[in-house]
Amino acid sequence: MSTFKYLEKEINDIVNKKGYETDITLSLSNRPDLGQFQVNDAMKLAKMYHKNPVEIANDIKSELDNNDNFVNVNIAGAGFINISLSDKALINFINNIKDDINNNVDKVESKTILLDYGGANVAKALHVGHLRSANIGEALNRLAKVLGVKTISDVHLGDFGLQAGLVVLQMSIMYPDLPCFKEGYNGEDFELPITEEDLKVIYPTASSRSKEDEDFLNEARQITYQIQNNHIGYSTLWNKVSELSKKDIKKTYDRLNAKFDLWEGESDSFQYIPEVLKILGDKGLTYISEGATVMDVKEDSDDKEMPPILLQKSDGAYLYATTDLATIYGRLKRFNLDEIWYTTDIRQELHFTQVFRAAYKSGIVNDNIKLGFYGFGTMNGTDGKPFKTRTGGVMPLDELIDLIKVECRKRLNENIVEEEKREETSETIALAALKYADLLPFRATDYIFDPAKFSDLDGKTGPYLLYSTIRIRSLLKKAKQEGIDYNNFNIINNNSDKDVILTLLQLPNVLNRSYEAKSLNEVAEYIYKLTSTYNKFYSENKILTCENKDLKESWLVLSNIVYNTNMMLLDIMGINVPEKM
RNA sequence: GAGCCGGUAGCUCAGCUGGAUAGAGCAACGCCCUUCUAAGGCGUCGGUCAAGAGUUCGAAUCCCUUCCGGCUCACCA
Repeated sequence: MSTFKYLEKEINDIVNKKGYETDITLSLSNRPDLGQFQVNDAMKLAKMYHKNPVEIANDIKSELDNNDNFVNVNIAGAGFINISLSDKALINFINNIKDDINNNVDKVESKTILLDYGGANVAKALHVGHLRSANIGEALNRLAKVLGVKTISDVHLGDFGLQAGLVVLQMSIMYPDLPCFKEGYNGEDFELPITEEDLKVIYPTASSRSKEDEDFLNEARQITYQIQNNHIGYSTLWNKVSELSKKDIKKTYDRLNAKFDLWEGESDSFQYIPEVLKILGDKGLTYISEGATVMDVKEDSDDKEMPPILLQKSDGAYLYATTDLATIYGRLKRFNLDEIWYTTDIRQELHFTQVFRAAYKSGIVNDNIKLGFYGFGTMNGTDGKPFKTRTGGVMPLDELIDLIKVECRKRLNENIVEEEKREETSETIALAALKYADLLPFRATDYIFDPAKFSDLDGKTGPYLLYSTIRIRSLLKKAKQEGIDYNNFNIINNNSDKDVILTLLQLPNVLNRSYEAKSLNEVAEYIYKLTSTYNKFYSENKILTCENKDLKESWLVLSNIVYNTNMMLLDIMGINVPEKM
């Protein structure tokens, strides 16, 4: 248990002992002039027990006064209890986490969660619309692991939709002589005549033609249906295209530091679709409407409209609801899961509501398994209009990264970074700038995509965090070189080191709240706060030249904890740290 | 028409399970490098929390109404 949680529990025990049944909350004070922390529950208790809040507060205070973890307990205003921690308590806290910062983390209930994020479309380049899914999903994955959750991540590629038909059709026009287009083709191997670069042209070409040429579109639909039903020539070609495309997609995800345990896609659910449709049909849940197979997911408690879920088109082809449902079915068949989390654009919320309802209603998912949709805000352009993901002409993700990289390269201190490291360092800093800027806003709020935003390298940015963290590392290294050992924390000297300690105390709450909210913004905010608090301390105190040996040792212990904490938080956000910058 | 999300400093955004004096970064203006990496530190300026009404000891936060913006609502994903 973290020190903060322990202290909160101690106060809670006191309150309970006084006869008040409640769970109090210890929080950082809004009035630092009155105390470090505050408890605001006396007012609530006053209502519950019909007593004077100040009396209750004083009653609690009398016990807190006898506890040597707390000092300067005072009551203010309507019954605010202000509490500060004794230096002894703070020193114990630091010594408790100095060898293992996991002692400053409160694990959550252990379970297994599958995270579905990424969602890149095969045969299309990753573009800026894919940024948030990768960043947020990966960070949630890493956060969950730090908190003791077992996770499985799946990129869930879009490889089963109309784009398959479009690409295959386009290729049949460009390369009509490919064996897979010949009659009597029976699956023999052949060489794909295109490269990853060609692929980036083929889909947009076909996509824009399909918008003007209805026959073309219908033919693509027909081919899509045939691929879904294992037409040997088309399927073989599409699989080859998928493999080629995956290699390209993986490169970009690698740059973003998004690592997936599973590289599956919609098409991997194909094998389960007949089974799923049979289950639904046997239970009498599906029916034909306007030629399509649909299922009602409206519930009696609904007082709003809830459209039925569409499972099979009138032409026989399946839809994303079908593959999503079959994917859930397949996942639960193979893994023992407690939860499945989806991280996509929030505009897909209705779709997932429908899929989840269908899953529960049909018994494909038991009630004790939680399906969670954690959408992120829509990516808008600087004009405020939503970013269209399927119209082509949008900025590829790689291009965006390169753009930021150029800015980072310009600012690189060439006296510090060796020439052969400059390329790699610029890349690492650029990714930090991009990822941090992306994780900083609350998950669900809409998002204005502006390349200039990511090229901002001053202030509350990824580069600031990297720079500061590296500077601490450099300090610690220098201490080692000078043969200075630091093992114990003994002295709190002034407000600037105390502020660092008080900030460290808050870490476990930040992690748990972020986990609850499925948003990294609080972690991002917190690492900035910790870093800037430390930087103030750093600028005010010359650590290595400090003449008081105990103080120097204490300061180095503290610096080491901040360094390790920063490294942990950066890792949660999927941000790598260069050697020097 | 129905539903969802949003409107907080010039800009970008936190804060929203009700708590004391609403925060951060950027931008603007000043100050601090012979000394552990100045991509740093310190300071100043900046607000009728869209509007109105309500709930109560207390509202940016909860309820209602209105205005403004965005999104979604069966054969794309």
